Amino acid sequence: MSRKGEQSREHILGAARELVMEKGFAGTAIDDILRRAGVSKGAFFHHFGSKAELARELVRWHAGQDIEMFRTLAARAEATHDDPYDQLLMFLQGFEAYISNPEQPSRGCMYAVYTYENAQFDEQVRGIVSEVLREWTAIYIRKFQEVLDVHPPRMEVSARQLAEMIVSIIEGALVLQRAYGKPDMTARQSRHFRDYLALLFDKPAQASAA
Amino acid sequence: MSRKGEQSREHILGAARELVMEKGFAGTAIDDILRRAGVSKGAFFHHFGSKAELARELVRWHAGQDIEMFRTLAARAEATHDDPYDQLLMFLQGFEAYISNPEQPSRGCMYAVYTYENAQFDEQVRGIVSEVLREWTAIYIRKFQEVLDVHPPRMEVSARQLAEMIVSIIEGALVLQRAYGKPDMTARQSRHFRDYLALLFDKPAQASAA
DNA sequence: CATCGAACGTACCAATCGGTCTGTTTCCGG
DNA sequence: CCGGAAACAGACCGATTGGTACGTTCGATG
Repeated sequence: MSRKGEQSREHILGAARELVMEKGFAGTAIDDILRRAGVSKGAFFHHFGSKAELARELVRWHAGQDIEMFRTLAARAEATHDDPYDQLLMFLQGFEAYISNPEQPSRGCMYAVYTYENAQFDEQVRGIVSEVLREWTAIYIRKFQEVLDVHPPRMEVSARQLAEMIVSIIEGALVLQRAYGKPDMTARQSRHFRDYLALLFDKPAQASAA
Repeated sequence: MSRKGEQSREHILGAARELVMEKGFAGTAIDDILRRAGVSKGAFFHHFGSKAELARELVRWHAGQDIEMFRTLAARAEATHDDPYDQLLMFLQGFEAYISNPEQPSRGCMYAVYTYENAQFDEQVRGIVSEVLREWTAIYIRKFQEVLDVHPPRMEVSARQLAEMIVSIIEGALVLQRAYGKPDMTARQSRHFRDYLALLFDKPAQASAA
């Protein structure tokens, strides 16, 4: 088995992840990645045919990570609660824990990086990015629809509106978190959104939970 | 008067604005800017000492624009309404019109670009970015505090929470707007936030306005 | 009209960029 | 223990990069 090879590949992807999150994609030179990963240029181009391919693999890696996180949190929430509203709350709490606690400092959203460097990437990469974001929204839409089917909201809202709102809030909070170094911004914004939901669906405050 | 000179400078800044918003800062070569602006390299380095200085001037330009927009909208809102709540709503509506209608397609937030390419810039640039964002938040905090002083909210919220939420929403909506090409995303998110405020402060829906 | 500095235009430069080439090492099945 | 492929290492390359040097044009002022 290519144990060592796989390891190098991971090192490269890891270093690239960090550096792209620090300096952007175009701002990150391959040599930077080599230095941080401790591998040679030969190793890099053995695993990735070009910088563009690295971009694709990077975004695929993130997409995979996020899908897994979503699935895990959703499964846990659905196993614990029957009411879709409670499931949603638990899901959001799980997300807050994920984004706050386990400190690998994921100091931003890679899709936002890619989005703001749009013209650097080929159609394939742009497709993946927009698809992941759409998928997030779609998942939220389904869940919010379930909630709306059971709980009458205090004002007229669509599942799409709510879904796009939470995704926007998270994306924006990640920008602010970075821009003025408040590491808890994202979790706080998520919490505030939960408060909004409590108001919207006329639920008790239900302060903290585990 | 340096009429012609000032004009070249503006062309350079304009082209840089567009290109940086398309490809990011590191991804934009000075030669790209020259081509789009239709000026020579000599002209560029006459007006800007370096690419880093262009970065500073660019962010200063945006800061100036935004301050002006904020002031204009705020003044109009305060001249029209006495109640801080009504002022806030009108301000947000004004923002929605600004971001939607007058089509110079400002397809994103320059501060987010800078934020996600952080390590490219010197302390000065980073300082300006975080200060502008802080200032936005501060303005909203003051206004929300005025609202909270007059109108009791249906649940416990701080002016800071609400202020950070609207800024997050706008920032995030700009990301999404770009990522999957929905040009009305930002205005829609702002509108939804206004709905939230209506619910929070127990105000009638007040559907549309002018 | 002379002059001087602002406002260029353009050839050029060293450094860095993404990428290639040619080896060498490492690993693993037979 | 052998052979071949995978996994490197590192010198090298042309293009591009940010930046400079230096000459020219232009517009106001005396």
